[in-house]
Amino acid sequence: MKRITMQDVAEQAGVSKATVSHVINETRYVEEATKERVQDAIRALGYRPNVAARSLTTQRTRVIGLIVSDVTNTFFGEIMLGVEDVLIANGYSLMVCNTSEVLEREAYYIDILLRQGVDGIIAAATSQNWDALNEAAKLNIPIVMLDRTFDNAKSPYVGVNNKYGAYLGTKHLIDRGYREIGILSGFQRLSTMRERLSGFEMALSEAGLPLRQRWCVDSHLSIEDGQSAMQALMAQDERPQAVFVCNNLLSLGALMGLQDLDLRCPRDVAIVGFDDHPWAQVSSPPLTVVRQPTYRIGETAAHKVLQALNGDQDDIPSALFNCELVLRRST
Amino acid sequence: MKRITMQDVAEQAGVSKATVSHVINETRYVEEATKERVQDAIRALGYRPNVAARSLTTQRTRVIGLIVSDVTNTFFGEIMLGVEDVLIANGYSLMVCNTSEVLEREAYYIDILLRQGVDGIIAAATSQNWDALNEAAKLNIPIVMLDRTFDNAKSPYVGVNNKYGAYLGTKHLIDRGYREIGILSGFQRLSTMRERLSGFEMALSEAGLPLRQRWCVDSHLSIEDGQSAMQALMAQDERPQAVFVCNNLLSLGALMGLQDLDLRCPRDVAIVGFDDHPWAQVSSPPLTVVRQPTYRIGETAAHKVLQALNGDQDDIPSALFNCELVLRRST
DNA sequence: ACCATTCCAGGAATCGGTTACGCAACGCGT
DNA sequence: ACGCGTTGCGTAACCGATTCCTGGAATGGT
Repeated sequence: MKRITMQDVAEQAGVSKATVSHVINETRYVEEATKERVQDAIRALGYRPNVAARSLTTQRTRVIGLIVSDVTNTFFGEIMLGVEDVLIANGYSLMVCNTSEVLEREAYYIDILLRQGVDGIIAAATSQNWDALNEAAKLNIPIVMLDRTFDNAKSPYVGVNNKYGAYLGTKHLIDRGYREIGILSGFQRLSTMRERLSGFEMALSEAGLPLRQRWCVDSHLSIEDGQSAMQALMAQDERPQAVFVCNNLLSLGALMGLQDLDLRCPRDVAIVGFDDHPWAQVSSPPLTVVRQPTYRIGETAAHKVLQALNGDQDDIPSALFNCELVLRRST
Repeated sequence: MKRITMQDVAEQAGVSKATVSHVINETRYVEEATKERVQDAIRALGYRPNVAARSLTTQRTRVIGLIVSDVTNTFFGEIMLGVEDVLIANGYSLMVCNTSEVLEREAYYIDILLRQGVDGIIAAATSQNWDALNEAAKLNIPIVMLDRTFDNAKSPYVGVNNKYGAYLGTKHLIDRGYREIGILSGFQRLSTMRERLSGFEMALSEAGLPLRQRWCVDSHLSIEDGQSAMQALMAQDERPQAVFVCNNLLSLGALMGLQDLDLRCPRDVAIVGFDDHPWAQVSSPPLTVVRQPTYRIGETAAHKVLQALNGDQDDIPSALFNCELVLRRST
């Protein structure tokens, strides 16, 4: 079936393409009667504008690229939801890319997004510097950093106060009487993880507790890695009494690791996780966690790109949300 | 900064636009020396083709729309992953839409996807008939139904044998000695849910067990609804000894509902869930579930759209995977 | 009645690619 | 030396919108 173009609508309504365009976009005054003839023609023909043609002239696609590192993680799922709701409400669409924390894949996706001509990029970057995003920056495409950022990032960042969050979680352990506390952390190349480690250290030193390197484990960000890391941690002859876990996948892995070793939480070891998860309420035991406002982070990130696109402000400020300690039974 | 176009590359290499295009797409023979000059120019200028312009002439965008009902659900997350991996490997990109099971939103998104000119659509449709997808079908855009389908659907469907899966789960309960079995199901407008209910019924009738309507609860597909539905189910004076739960969100809700009522699983009531979930291994108790091969479903769906686009076959067959019973401790 | 505005709308160039068509140059056989 | 087939590449039309420039008709003022 032949596609219906603006020309068809114009003929049907007895006007020129220009007029049709102006009716659709409300870009200049059109007499009421004419406008209605055009709108009737649009309806009658079932006309649907071709965005490729439009973006060719306007040089804008009204598409935003979203780069996340793990679409299967509910954490990013909720962020996507927030981003999408805001974008759709503003007439934008979303192109989602999943990097699985692989650097090459991130660079590859950025190239794809630029070819697609996205108007902006929201990225939970896995890279640790500006290299991958540089091309986009050079093209003056607004970028919003999500969840992670890096030193000298020239773009606004939307996330939480990770240091404080980790401090909160660790302090809670200390307040509960635990003295021998370890940490299960992820890629130190991610700012998020570095900040959480530093919050952990802050809480320990504030309480005058020593930082035991052997209880500080750095693992990959996956369930399996969390599982084996936890096993390794608990296989030592001197075990921590409590562990602060820096991410929800790691928390799940940690619980599984304990299960494998037949250790009970919190009897044998207490756990505080970072990131809440619906299932954390029914896990064995229900997990005490530091919760981030994921949906709002997504919304906010989307708002920031839109702001940048509207040029309301030259310099979009970053947004840092606060974390919240959710007490459950693992501590 | 001025965008670099094919014309710029052509001038730099001392050839015509046509030649540049042919070098890029390998659409006609170009002498080795010329080809290299062009490629050098592309590299030197950092040229990146403009997909909007390209799709304007080719009438293809190399973008596929993916409609899911809940991006925060790991089930769909894994499907997305499968879809994305296949599409990217074939030079396609993904546009993701989340309907939250809202019919209007689905129709709205389909319209958006069509304006974007996507080449194909993969949809976990929330609608129960062809209405919403009809426009797409009329435009000859290949559609692949995911997870759900409906009667008279003209498109291939990728999913699992839900009836058999539910039968398997229910039969397991019966084999374990449970006789009073209820079911916690979702929207009956979804084929998936109807099939699961029917598999449940089949297992009961095969075992000569009665179907008790009061133990058949139909709820919305959310954690909260699962929670209250489970509470309602267990608040009856005559309670089932076991419940088959038709979806992972409902399973989580069910566990929460039991927790609220201070009931223990499987002592007070056994549970078999549909859909596995990483956290189901550490829940209290670890859940026995019917597992679907989510990633493969996604991959397969993507392959089917690509097949349709390549016109390899006129009629793409549906693909039904088998479910697998994963025994854990809730039964 | 005539000129100056104002009101509406059309014509045509343009965005950045793809591709049908055509042409020049070259080699080869006779 | 001529004709013919082949090789390699350029010219220009076209995809479907947006938008600048322009112009005719209607209105109003004197």
